[in-house]
Amino acid sequence: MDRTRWLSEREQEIWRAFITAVEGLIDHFDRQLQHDSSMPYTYYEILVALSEAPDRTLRMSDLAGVRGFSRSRLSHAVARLEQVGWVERRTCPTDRRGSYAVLTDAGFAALEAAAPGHVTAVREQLFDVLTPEQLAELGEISKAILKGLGCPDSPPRH
Amino acid sequence: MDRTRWLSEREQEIWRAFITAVEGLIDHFDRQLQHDSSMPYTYYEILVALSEAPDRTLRMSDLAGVRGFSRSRLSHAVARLEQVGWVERRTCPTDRRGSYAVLTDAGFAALEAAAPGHVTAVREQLFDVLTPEQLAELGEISKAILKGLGCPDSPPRH
DNA sequence: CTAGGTTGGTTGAACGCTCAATCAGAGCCT
DNA sequence: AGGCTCTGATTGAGCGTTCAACCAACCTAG
Repeated sequence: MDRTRWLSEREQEIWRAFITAVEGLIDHFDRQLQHDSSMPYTYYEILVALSEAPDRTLRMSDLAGVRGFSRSRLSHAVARLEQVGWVERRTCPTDRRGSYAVLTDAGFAALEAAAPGHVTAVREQLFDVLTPEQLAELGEISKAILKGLGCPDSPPRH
Repeated sequence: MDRTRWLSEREQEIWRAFITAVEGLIDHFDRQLQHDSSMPYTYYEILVALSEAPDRTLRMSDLAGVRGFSRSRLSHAVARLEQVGWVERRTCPTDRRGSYAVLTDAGFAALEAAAPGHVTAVREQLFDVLTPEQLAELGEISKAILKGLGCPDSPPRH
């Protein structure tokens, strides 16, 4: 017996449009950043998170938690960012297992240089092609998906 | 002068919810397939495309075009799929540069084995968490994004 | 027919991510 | 104090993707 609830024609159409659009979008943003600023979108996200933190500093695990990265992924990424001089590691004095990641001035400058191009891309490919109603709906849809994934609703800015 | 049209608070909220949800979703589907069927989502897509083609056969470039893969990416992927015996390459008699990718019986079986889990995941994490109105809207939104990316509207099934 | 460009496809190096293994420090519990 | 577990983080191997370089076969203009 086959208990699978297969997708209807209509559902397939929605699914394919969705997944294609989303992969295309991410790909577009990733390429734009890589091409214009020599960083993948992932690293941009890390720089943003650090730039918004007090003292531009975050515990590794907090930084990982903010964007749902695995410890390993973050560790590799920060190693690379350290190598290009955008981030520094500092050991945590109160818990000697812990590490801080600190955004350097060079890192902040790189972020400032990358931001306009990235934001413009996001605006052009996402916000400009949707109506205000669609955008509002997209926000609700995203929150519903996040809830379904077990992520807590994005916390209000402290 | 800074001509960048930055995102408003509200827009940032939507953007972050959207990108987090979407990355979480893709990640979820990818892990599910990798874990339960030992294939990344990309390969699943390739198998699906082949399974729907006449004679389960597609020119490499057509296969790449269908899902917007680069030639290189597809070439590497098919090499891997050939290695595990799910796809075979055949040279094209009329154009000796060309290659056909053919889904093998083993490949079809692997696809059949993987499909229920994948479809179930898609239903649970996407279709089940949205209302019918949201789904309809998501379809429209996706099409608008695709158009913005310069992709032709998904063509009606042949 | 042939030279130059175009097209279909492959290759290899570099890089980012995942997974599993590892390690050291911290927090118990007795 | 000693042992156990848990936690924060790193490491290395393996894999998939990208980019640029490449090779052939096709095509077309002269």
